Formats: sequence, C-alpha cells, structure tokens
Amino acid sequence: MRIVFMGTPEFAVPSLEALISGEDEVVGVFTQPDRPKGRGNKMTPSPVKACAAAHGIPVFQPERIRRDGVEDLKTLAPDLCVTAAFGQILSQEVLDIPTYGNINVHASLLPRHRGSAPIAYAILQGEEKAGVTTMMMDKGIDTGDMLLKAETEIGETETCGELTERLSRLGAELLMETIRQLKAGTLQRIPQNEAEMTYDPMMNKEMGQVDFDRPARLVKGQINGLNPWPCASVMVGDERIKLMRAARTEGAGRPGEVLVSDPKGGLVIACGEGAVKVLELQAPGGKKMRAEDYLRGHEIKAGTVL
RNA sequence: CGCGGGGUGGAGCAGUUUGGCAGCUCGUCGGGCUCAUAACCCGGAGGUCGGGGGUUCAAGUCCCUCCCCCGCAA
Repeated sequence: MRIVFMGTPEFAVPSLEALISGEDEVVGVFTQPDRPKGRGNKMTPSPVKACAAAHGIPVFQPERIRRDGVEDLKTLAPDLCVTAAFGQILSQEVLDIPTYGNINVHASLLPRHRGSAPIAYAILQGEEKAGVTTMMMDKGIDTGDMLLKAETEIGETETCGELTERLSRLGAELLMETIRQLKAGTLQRIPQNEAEMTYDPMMNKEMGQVDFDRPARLVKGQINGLNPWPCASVMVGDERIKLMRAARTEGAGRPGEVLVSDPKGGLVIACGEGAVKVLELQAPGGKKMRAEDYLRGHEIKAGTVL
C-alpha cells in the first residue's frame, strides 16, 4: 500500500517510524510548517518533519492542507492516509482522496476526550486509565467510527509528558495492528456513543493557577496533567513557582495551608479534601528540582496559606 | 541580533550595588547524648566562585570575551 502520513509533534513520531519499518511504503508526509521557536526565535522543524527527512521521505508543509495541499496529496495517490496529532482539520475533499480512507491515532479512550489535549485532560480530571484509539476519520473532530483500542493505567505521579511518551509507543503498536486487520478484512467499525462523549477545549496558561479548595485528587491531577505545558503554578511571596509533579498524601488543614515545609519532610499543602505533596517544582530562572532541594535554599514557612 | 533570569564545597542558596578573612540550610565523616529517632549537642573534611583575558596593592565582586543552563514571548 501507498501510505501518506500526517502528524506533527513527538507523539506522532513512533507511529511514523513503525509505518516506515513496516511492509508498506510511506510515500509522503504532511506536517505543520516550521515555526520560530525557543530562545532566539529560530525556525524549527516539527519532530515529524525531522523524522521523515532523516528517512528521505518527501515532506509537505501546507499552511492549510484543505486549501493548498489537496493537489500534492492527489499526486501522491495514497491507498491510505494515517494521521496522528496533525493539528489541522481535514476537509471532506481531503478525506476522499485515499482509497481506504483515513485512520487516526487518537490518544484517549474515545468517545471520551475528543479534542487536541486528550492526555492532559485525562490526568487533569483525576482519571485512573488512559489509552489510545484508532478510528476512521470523518468530517467532525474525533467523531469517526472507532477501530481498535488499547488502555493503560495512569501512574499516581505520572505527568502528561511521561504519559504522552508511553501512549505514543502504544499508539504505534495499535496502528500497526489496525493496518494488519484492515488488510485481513477483519476490522470492525464501532460508532461512538454520542451520549458518552466529552470534548476538551484547548489548554491555556490560565488553567495553571492552582485552586487548593478543590480535592487533592484534582489538585494533583492539575499539577501532573499540565506538565510540561502550561504547568500549574502558585505565588510564593512575589515569585511564581511552577509545580511540576505531585502525589496525594495524608494531611488536613485550611485549603492552601503549608502543612510541611523542610528539606526532610518536603512540601505538603492542604487541599479542600486531603493534601498533596509537591515532589518537583521550578522557580523563576531555575531548573526543575525536587521540592526538598528547593527548600534547602528557600524558606516557605509552615502555616502559610498559598 | 525578540525579551529576561542564572552558573559560588555533594544538593539548594546568600554574598556582586559600595573590590578587602568563602557565608547559610541540608548532606557527608568522626565523637557525644537518648529506650529511641529524619531529634539534639560537639568537632572535621570538602570550593580552580562556569572558562579565558584585563584593571588593581587586592577581584566571587569592576571591564572585555567565550561556554553552558532556565523562563517568557512565538
């Protein structure tokens, strides 16, 4: 089969690599245009572009594929399109091009967590399981029929970045199994139950402000789920401290009250229900570090309410 | 040349403004106390102050230069 791959961030790379080492031919890759990034605003290619280029696969970077990528895609004459976190909406015209349609690798247990940040939201909402779903794309956003699913447990202190990495590999395996079954003709299309669907809005920095009135399960979810971006944070004196990793723990007090704060006991903060132990944090200008290390050189008085 | 913060014993920091003895918390090593402890007391080891050059009687501190780390904005 001639396969065209569409994807952009690190999450998509394992799927692309799996396809490349598979028996089918990846004839082209679509990804988002290079963007100015990081210090110095250097133009940076997407991880998918870097991967494709390393394998000598033609790369296409239309600003909008449904507007100025259609002809290129037609020319590639794909039998199948595979998308994984591409970041652009496909029009019906684009969807109609590949013979066998478009398979999408989505990082949630659909129909829950449609949208662009499914992994973060699963953690954010304090859920215990996450997963990946392969699906046939249709015109809606993550609304197409489901094909295969794989699930995994979310670790107590697992961050969005870490879970993303795991799911990207799980997704690549599931994608290859999906294609095997597609060829074998054993694939079942399962419509999504609209009554159970949830759609997550895009993330932004405002979501990072920690509200300790909420139960520890959700405060912990917010801290772990927003790492590495946009990150949960709290003002300590006049500094905004990013909270990078946390776990639930024993303890009670006024919401936001610092219950423990020293290099041995770490940093424990009371929530509306229960308490959280901050495991990693990051001060302005500094590196991410363990809370115990931070407290060797900075004081947060126990009893302070954050 | 997008904006900004930072590099000081093993860890985290102060000291740089105004040049003048290498400081704090923790860890570590030895000793003591205690039924006991992440507690407490006493003592010790450990630092080319990111690299190089310059100014000076004297540089962590001032000047020039290079390297590395981080945040913001995109």
